[in-house]
Amino acid sequence: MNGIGARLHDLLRVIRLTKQRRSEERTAVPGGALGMLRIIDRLGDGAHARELAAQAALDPSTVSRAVAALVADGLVARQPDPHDGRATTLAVTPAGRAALADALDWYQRLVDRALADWTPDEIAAFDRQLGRFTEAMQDALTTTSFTTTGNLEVAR
Amino acid sequence: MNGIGARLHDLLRVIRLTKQRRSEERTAVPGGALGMLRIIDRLGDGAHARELAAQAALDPSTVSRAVAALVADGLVARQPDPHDGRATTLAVTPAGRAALADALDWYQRLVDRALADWTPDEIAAFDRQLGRFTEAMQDALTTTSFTTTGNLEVAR
DNA sequence: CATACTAACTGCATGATGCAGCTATAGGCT
DNA sequence: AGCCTATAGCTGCATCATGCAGTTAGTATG
Repeated sequence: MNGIGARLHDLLRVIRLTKQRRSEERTAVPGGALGMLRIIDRLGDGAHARELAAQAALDPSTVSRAVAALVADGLVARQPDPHDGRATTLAVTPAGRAALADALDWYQRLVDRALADWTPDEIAAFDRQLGRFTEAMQDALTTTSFTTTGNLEVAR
Repeated sequence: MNGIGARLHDLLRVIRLTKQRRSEERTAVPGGALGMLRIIDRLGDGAHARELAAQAALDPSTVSRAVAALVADGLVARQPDPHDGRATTLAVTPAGRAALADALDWYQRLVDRALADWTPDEIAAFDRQLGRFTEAMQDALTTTSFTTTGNLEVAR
């Protein structure tokens, strides 16, 4: 039987609990918008909303609302794109950077506590495995088509 | 910086996509109820809803609704508990077992495809580390208290 | 210029979740 | 027995994340 599937199920449970814990404790950025903030920060100033949608694999409407919330909270600044009248460019504000650092720090400390008795090698190995697995799943998702009978089929 | 946090973020994205893929393709058990079904199955016949809530770390109301959906779909049978007039016992029906097997199989195949070029040792190691990490996170969550200033503190 | 495309937003729906409140039963204590 | 508290489960209401469809405005291509 699939151990990995069950493991992921359990992992999702603790992740849900973790997010709940955080949202209880802090007047934080709304959960979904935090990931968005992280991506905007990673993309650097001048990012477009559509790039966010692509990066996060989310619907543009979801991105639009999340960005609107971030802008309302003063964490992200929206500027009209000088080269494209339809688009706006996004930039993380100093307040946004602080909020992001704060949030990441919160998670960081929790993970650090969880991994307190792991060796650096174990942590590095797990990090690698996790990344490799995610990539593998992504590939499997994109290269696999799904028939109407519910069977999986490799795309050719 | 926290590699693990970013990895988890990415992992959550592909998991979301995976669930979407599945719900597109199949007239399946509603997502949240699938996990419930799995737990009912694991607990064996005669399980109580409150045990589900405890196992899944979900609110009893959430469990109640999910179970109601499963019963409506004929995947779970509800019987009054002979020893406790307030409670009902739950049992997975043959149809429920089939639906569960079907769903698990779907995920299994996808994961198998993703891990196609992993060695058995690598898979086993990842499985182990994943379980260990989840447990560690759970411990960190339960043994850590949270102050109003947002700092983490180890419970004593 | 006219048509097709694209960036972003908004309206509406869905699903998962929690909290508060309700009902009925159980258990303990006097 | 009679009462008070705890518990099992359900339902109403709210929130959040998300998607799809439709709209508006600007771009690009013939």
